[in-house]
Amino acid sequence: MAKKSPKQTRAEKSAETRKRVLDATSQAIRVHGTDGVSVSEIMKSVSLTHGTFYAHFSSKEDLMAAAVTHAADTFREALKEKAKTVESGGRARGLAAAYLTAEHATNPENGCFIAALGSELGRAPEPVGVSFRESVDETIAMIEGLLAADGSNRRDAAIASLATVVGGVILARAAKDDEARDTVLRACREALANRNGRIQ
Amino acid sequence: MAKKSPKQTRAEKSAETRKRVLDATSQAIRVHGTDGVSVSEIMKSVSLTHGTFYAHFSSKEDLMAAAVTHAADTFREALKEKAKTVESGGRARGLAAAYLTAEHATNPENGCFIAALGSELGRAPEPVGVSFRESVDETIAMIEGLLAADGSNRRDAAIASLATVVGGVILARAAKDDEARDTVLRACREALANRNGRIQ
DNA sequence: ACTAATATATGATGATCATCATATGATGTA
DNA sequence: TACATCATATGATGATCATCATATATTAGT
Repeated sequence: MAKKSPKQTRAEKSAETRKRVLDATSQAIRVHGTDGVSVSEIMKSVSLTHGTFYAHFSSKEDLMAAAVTHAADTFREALKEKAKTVESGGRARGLAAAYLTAEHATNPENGCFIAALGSELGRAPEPVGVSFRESVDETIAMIEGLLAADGSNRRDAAIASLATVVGGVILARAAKDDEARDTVLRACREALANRNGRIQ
Repeated sequence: MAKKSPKQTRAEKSAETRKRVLDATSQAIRVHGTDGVSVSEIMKSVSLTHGTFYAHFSSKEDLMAAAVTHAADTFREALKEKAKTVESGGRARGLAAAYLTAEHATNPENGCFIAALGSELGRAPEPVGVSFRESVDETIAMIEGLLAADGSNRRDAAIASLATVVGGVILARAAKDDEARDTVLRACREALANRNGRIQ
């Protein structure tokens, strides 16, 4: 029988450390890319030394695979919540309104993992690539749930909508100034509204 | 007066070497990313040694900036040609038909620089970032030219179309198998056809 | 209190890599 | 022919980094 600890048991502390590393990594890679952060930087950001890393993960790849899934899970939840609460016409507009914002374009660290990492994860080594593909699939399924239930090609609509918002944020981040960025975001929002006005 | 050389003048040879390095790099980075290729790998691929590199470029960043522009220029030309010749309804469908193909999704080396590098170039250091932003802008302008001239929001339509095709290829590359990949491509093609049926 | 387990720290190792200094050899030019 | 230029080659340097071996100290269970 485990003695009741006033603070934290060892397993709890370890799990919390792992989670702190995962949180930090999932944010850092959305800002700097998976190749843009080193193990020691990550560990330093959670106030631990580099060697400790291997008590929690078997390799950097192992961490990256877990961090991609973690980033995807947290983003999906956040987006689902935001899309529901956004007051704006239909459900598909809710997605566009929640996703295609200047705040999202300028703050990748809590934003969409596909917009932040999509092009590089497409060629990631296996454990990371698997996490990415599965997470994309779950994201499509989540968006499918957001859209109106109109039968046959709801999944197609979810795919095309996701493509547009992902590409939209990537283009917004490539804009020359704030005005150009807002033009990109608005153009994509309106295109989605028009298209979904048709499909749904 | 320059003596007439039977083969190549020195300047010509140098320019050709520079172009070979640029060609190789612009393909390699679309497959492996800008961080995924080393200077010596690139030089080896054109049968030169690593030290020679600095006779042609001042730094790796300098090369990457030039290679991004080079990739963008060649891709834009290729896409424009293909979009014109594709036999399929309107001009916007031509773009979708030319861009959203399995061949493009599976062969990044000659494909779109935004789909291949968009997420990482959004955070690239200055010389590379500038090349990227300018190239994206020129790509939007090129697509604008492809679309029907219907006045006010042609640029908006170009932006949204580009967003959809870029996101579409990124999602296609994240598909679990060939069938899923083709579903993604078709869904995006159809969404574009519907939308542009409206807008144009 | 004693021992085993383990979270964390320190330091080392080997690899990769960008960059540069220097050498060589071919080519235009005087 | 002799010299200067420059494309290319060779080798070195210093930095970064992932990984691992080893050490310490804290905690759980006896």
